[in-house]
Amino acid sequence: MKNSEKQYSYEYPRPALTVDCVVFAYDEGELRVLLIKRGEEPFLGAWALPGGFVHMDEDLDTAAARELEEETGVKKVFLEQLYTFGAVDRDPRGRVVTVAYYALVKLTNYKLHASTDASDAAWFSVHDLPSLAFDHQYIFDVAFKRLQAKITYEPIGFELLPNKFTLTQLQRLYETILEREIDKRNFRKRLLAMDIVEELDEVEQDVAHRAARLYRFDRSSYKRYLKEGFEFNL
Amino acid sequence: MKNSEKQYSYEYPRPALTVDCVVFAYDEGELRVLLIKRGEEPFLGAWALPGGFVHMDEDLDTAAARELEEETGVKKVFLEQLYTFGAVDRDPRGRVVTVAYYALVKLTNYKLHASTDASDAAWFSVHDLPSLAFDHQYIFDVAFKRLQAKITYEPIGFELLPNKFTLTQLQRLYETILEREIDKRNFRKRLLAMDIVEELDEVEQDVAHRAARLYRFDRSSYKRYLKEGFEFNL
DNA sequence: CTTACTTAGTGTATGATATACACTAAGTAA
DNA sequence: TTACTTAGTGTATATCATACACTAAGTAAG
Repeated sequence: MKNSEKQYSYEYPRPALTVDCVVFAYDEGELRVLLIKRGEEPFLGAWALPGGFVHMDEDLDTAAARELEEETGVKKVFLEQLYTFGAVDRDPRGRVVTVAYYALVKLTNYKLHASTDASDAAWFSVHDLPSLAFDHQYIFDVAFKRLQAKITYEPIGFELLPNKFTLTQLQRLYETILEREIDKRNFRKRLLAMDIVEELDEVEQDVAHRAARLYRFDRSSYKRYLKEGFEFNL
Repeated sequence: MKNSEKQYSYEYPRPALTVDCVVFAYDEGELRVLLIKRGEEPFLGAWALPGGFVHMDEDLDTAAARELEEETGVKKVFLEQLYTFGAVDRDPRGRVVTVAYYALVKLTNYKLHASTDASDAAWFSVHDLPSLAFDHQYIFDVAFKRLQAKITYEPIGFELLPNKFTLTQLQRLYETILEREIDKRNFRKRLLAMDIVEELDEVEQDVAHRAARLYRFDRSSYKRYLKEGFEFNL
């Protein structure tokens, strides 16, 4: 039964397979998500996660990266598989299974791009999302929870900041994502104890007060840190 | 481009979509996985994860549960989505994307079943796996790492034990999965501090030494524990 | 019935880590 | 020169993790 089924299943009807991306960016104390406005039915005019069909000759990761670039101009960013959503009725047009990804982008690199290249793309605060097409609100919820969990045990927060950042910026990022305040001295103590950020001989520019020192995430130090059996934890 | 593509993509060729299950069980100090012997090409005679095609009218979770029951007789068990594997060349017959799940079963309930109902199914020690079909070894590796990680922060270990168990059995389970020894007193201290297991008025039977007290995982206490803001941690 | 054997069951002291908390330093702007 | 804003720093205390060893209870064999 099971084996014969397997043999002939290639002629069975197949669900359509898509990828969708929850793209996060951090902008001055706010966490944002990139959405595109739908140009057709169903959900014409509604906002949706960028995404599209998986081609026969590309991996899932490749498909997600391609769709993201085609629809929003965003490329070469942190992109990780989130979960696969396959409820039978999630798309009114028929059976569509979607492999969802989440991406973290440095907004400085894409602020212009998203608004020029794709006039139907826009950044929304995660606390002020419009009504979303399909089950995209649910996908977003899963992505946001994953981000909150993962930022505490993997150094992915750096993906949302410029290469050079101040410790206060990093702390604000954590406070924004985790939605709670963090003690300044304890935060810095824990971060510096890991020895995975490099202190630069530079300070921030154009601020109307004492300028803060800039730091850079040091990926090779992080790998060494992991090898020694420690784990990232903030 | 992107939108028009979406509109017409339903006529594009579609990857086949399957589910595969990594089924774990714990048997007297050994962690085991349930495999089935393939009855056709490719990989005829090789061992593989149980799985099969997703039907058009069933959710992914449903498909995984159905395939598991059809191929191995295992049903109503802990079953959770693991990851979706979609490398272009992972199946020599063509493009097949698989949504992998992992399951945790109480072996006592299925020991007979798997060997009678499906003569091509067998339990293997995770440390002595045969060569697996397709990319199933890789899928297994991902599943095992997930299990190791998740057992420390979610109370899923209980899914692998009988409803009534001794604290030593639970400790051995953790030692087996995490592949390291754990201090007896500290383990019990941490576990009991969470107040999520119920001490029963029963002891184990038919042992040639002092009988250990039996306990039961108390799911409602666990939920209360979570609501109070604590987190499972062993 | 006594002894040997096996596993159950328990507490404490020490070190490590997390937390709570407040002032001085440096720069800009008026 | 003064007011304002943010940067940058240390310590004391509480909490938690770890290391560690003996007595209790039952079975089995002589």
